[in-house]
Amino acid sequence: MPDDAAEAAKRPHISDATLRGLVGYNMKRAFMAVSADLARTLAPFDLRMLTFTALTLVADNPGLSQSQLAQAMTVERPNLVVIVDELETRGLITRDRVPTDRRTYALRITVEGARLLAGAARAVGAHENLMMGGLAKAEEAALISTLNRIEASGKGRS
Amino acid sequence: MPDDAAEAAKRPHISDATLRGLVGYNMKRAFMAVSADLARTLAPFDLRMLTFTALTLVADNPGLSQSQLAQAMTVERPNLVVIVDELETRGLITRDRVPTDRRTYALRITVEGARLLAGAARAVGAHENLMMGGLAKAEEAALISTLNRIEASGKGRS
DNA sequence: TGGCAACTGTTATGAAACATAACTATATTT
DNA sequence: AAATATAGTTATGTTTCATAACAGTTGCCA
Repeated sequence: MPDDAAEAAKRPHISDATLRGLVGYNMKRAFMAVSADLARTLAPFDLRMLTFTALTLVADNPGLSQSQLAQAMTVERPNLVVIVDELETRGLITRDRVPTDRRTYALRITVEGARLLAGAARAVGAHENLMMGGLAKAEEAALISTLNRIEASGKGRS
Repeated sequence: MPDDAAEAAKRPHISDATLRGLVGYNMKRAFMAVSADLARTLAPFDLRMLTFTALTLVADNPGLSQSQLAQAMTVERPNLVVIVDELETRGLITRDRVPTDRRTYALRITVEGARLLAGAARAVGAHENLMMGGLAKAEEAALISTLNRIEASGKGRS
């Protein structure tokens, strides 16, 4: 079929209609857009998505261990070490020894960490308002509810 | 505050309530679940998410160039080379020279590629039915519509 | 017509996220 | 006390994604 060669030269726009029929493809495309904008939002704070998530979870769950944090973030423990290392080196969290179990560290946010997180959280809120600004309150609630159902569907099939 | 140490020992479950208030966080969690199940679905065909996407786009847009495919997949051209290399080496697609522009390759799916894709697409359909099975038709349509609006919000802010 | 700019595909390289195996230190179980 | 399990760590490798630089080709335009 050398006829396709003609249409290859200047195909106006390629079609992803087949993939658009898959919910997962639309999820990926939307998440990529949100993810890219979130990265730009966090850059001024020297945070990435993972470090922002870790910082928030430490702030909300003072004293949790690295294993607990790793499980909450669905990250393997070895990979969490570098994240915690970075946050501790920057003075945003502390690794405190636990007397009752000297294997574990109790992670806590510092005053400086809380201050940085407050600013970052405000910026992330603004980012969400921009990305989801077109959605009605009810539509956003329905979206989250549907996403949670999908997430639960996957948990049964690990 | 050495009091936190006590609760650190056996915190029953850590809370991600703050993050759950962010749409993006729920999107990531749901997408991770779908993505993991999709990877398991494609494994028997020796395909990953990216190679399945590329194969589908080549099948639907015969003769497209690597640049066009890269743009459609939101992948940088250097990274697409390895994907196309793999598909071509496996005999699933062909790289044909275009006489009118000898810089570009026209990508086309082979008979064997189409046969593999047919099986994979059927499996992906079953995977979608399982993951989205709990959703009503209207709910699924609303989800896709909302996701597309979010995706469009991001495109204005690159 | 000749030369400069732009584009296609490619190589090399590095960063980031994620996974596994193996180790040390401590705790738990038996 | 010995065997087993757990927390954190190190080392290592894979995958995805980004950037710079290059050769070959095309298009522009002066």
